[in-house]
Amino acid sequence: MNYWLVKSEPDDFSLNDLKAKGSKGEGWNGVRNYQARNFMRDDMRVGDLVLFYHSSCKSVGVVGIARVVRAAYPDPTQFDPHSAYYDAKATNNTPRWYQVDIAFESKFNSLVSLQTIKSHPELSEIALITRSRLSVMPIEPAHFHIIKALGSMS
DNA sequence: GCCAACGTTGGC
DNA sequence: GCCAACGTTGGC
Repeated sequence: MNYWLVKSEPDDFSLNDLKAKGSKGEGWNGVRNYQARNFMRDDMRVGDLVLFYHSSCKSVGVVGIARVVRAAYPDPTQFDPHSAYYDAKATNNTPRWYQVDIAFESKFNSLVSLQTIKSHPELSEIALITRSRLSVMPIEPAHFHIIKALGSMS
């Protein structure tokens, strides 16, 4: 099993929004970064756990956990001329962008803030900190569990 | 709203 | 293939 972290702007799509989607979850569409795409397309498996991070908002940090419920398939928004994510260079035979489906798993008792992660000696070098502007990234199991434990404190 | 980081595009 | 220009992300 692999562990991941995804970023989302809660004004756009929050963990509560994901929870409202139920067990079928939501297609994680709109990722237009090759490295993030490759992680989803090549390495994400059904059952993998995903830290859900809220970015560009008042309280930035990890708010809970999601689960991969469908492995990678072509992101349909790339074919839709009316979508903000439309890509004229993508065709049905040669899709460029992929998505997975993720579903709500749990919400933390307390936010694990970016500041907390930065100041934690074992977490300060994770990809969230060292790789700016990457919205889908792997996380070491040990780091996943530290963040989960921090979020479980009340 | 500012701006640093940095991935992508396109001219050459 | 280089690299300047440009656009986006995302913290503050």
